[in-house]
Amino acid sequence: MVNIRQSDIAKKLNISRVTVSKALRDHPDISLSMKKKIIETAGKMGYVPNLIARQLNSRRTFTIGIVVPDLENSFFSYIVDSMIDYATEHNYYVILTVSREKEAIEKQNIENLISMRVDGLLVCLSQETTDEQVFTKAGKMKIPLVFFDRAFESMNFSKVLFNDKPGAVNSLNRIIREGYSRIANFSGYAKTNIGKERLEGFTAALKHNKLPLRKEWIIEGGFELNDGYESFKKLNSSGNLPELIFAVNDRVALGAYKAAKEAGLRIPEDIGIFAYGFNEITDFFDPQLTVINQDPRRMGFEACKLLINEIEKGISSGGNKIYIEEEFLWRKSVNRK
Amino acid sequence: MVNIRQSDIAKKLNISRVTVSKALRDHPDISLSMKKKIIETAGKMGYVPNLIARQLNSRRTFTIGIVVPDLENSFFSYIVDSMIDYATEHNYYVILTVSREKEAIEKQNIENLISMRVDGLLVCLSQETTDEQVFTKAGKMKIPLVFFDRAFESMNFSKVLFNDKPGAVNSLNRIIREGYSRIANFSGYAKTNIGKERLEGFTAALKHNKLPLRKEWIIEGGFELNDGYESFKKLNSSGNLPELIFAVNDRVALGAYKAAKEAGLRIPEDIGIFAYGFNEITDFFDPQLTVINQDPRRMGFEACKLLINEIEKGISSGGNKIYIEEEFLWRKSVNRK
DNA sequence: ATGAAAGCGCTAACAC
DNA sequence: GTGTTAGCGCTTTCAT
Repeated sequence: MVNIRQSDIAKKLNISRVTVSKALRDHPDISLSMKKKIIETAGKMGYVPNLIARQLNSRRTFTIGIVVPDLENSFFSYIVDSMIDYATEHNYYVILTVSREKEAIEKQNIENLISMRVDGLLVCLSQETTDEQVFTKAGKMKIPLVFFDRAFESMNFSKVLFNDKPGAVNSLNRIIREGYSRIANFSGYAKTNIGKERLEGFTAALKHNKLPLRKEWIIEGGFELNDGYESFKKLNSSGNLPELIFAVNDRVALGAYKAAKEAGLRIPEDIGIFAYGFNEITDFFDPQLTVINQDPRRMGFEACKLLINEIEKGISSGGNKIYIEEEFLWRKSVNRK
Repeated sequence: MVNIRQSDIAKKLNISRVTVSKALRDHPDISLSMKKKIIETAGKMGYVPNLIARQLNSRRTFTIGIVVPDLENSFFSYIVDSMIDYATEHNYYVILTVSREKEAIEKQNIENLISMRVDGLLVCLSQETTDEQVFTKAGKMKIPLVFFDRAFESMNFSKVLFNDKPGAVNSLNRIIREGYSRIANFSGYAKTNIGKERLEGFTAALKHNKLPLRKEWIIEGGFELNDGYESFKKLNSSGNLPELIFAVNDRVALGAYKAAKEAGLRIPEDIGIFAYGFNEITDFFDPQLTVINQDPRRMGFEACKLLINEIEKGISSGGNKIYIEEEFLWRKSVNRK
């Protein structure tokens, strides 16, 4: 037989299905000898519990839904990896969906996950998301949800974030104290939360150190390799190079590396580069990238921990806010003076 | 109310739950006006279908279980990404599990996924897996399963693989034809299928070109960055450097890059390096890595396509075998003579 | 066109 | 200690 049910075992042993159910869950009602007999024949018959049925009447799926914008970005794949780690250890399944930075797909994903009756949701918003509606709905349905990396600040769900602005200010203070003053910023899209925060950190740090803010050295672009590449070319062709480039993330920095090398410039001798990033990746850049280090594994871990905690305590929107510390790592891509 | 059921809608409209069920699924039985009314009130009441219930009585979950050894390896995260892509497009959910290259965890994952009644499984074996038992069980239960990248050759499940040995032979033929003869091999663990295949490709190519096989130039190690780093140090300290290094994968190659640069050697002038890899990653190595290119997106796509096809045709072990073509890409890390 | 009956596989509550 | 009853939310016959 292909699919054995508890009732099949019961029939074979001439007992009630309830006895079987209890025995298999090691319920104290059932005698040891009975349990032994049942478990044995269950094994022989190739019984496999049907979790769907169990989920239906317990109204719990032990499943967490994750929504990430992009899995090819190793920042996110590290986050997901650590979430799966934590979830598995606590006996939860993970259903993974990818929004491709599209609001419409993200919305669809979340609705699907809700229909699947996940016990909770871990969401990193897409870059274009502006509509809170699906999230309001999740809130109404009392589904625990935790935002990570990108969040609706105004909503009452728990959030796990990096504290970008102070991270930038602290790092830039150190760099400026070392004697640098001519610094350009490859700032990504200033419309996005992250681009905005990071750019504000940059301008705040200049201000704090009484350095002039040069408009021509704030170069907007995207968040990908090619954006860093193009931004560098633009900067270089202006004929007015700074001492350092501060990039919005490690991919933009790597694009800048490529363009700089093609232009025959040496890093860090001719131009220094530093960025937000993740040292497990950026330590393999050539030269090693000086980074404001953001640990995705910590972020995934904390977000998942928070979520499972809320699930098990029956809290649907905890309103907690956790900041993951950023650490400035001075590597090879910026000279010490 | 938090959780509206079809029966709640029925009660409100004073009709039968069956009518509601049919209307919501756009069944032709129901009149247009009725449908409209039902869908409208369903929307107003905030009805969300319960897929668990539907799954229970249809005995289909529209869910695929994936087992990968490691998600921090971008090769696998690209594969998973493309699988999710394909699955989502065909209205399947994806439950993702990670084995961390441990046979015991892999086994547990698969058993859990079977209990979750996934419609099919996509599995890349861990490096240490030797026991076929769980897979035999999946086969007995008629659960469609497709292996990707690493498979039990002897089992009758479908497989999607790279054809490593001919890939190595062809690539090495080209390189040797260019005039190279002194080539070392960083071969990974020769015990694993992949290490074995690739090493065989190397030795076969040397033989075919009548070049001697030097034991001291076959350096076993692992498959990670650090293994390439250590292997290079070992090779370099022998005082007998080859012209080229052929690495078992891109991470090992990158580790070798690092050690070579630390030793003051230039790539490719002093030593050339090439490897199996994935050009979207390796094109950002410095210098760009010459690779036997393996496209993970293609692999993920083909495996998922095969699986969903088997699911929908009711085939449990299709026995198909698909090879993903490898393409030799001559980049900067090996000089043309 | 609409609805009543029965069941998917399992479990909680309550009897015996 | 074991069994009976009832129900999780939905859908598939089969009547009306």
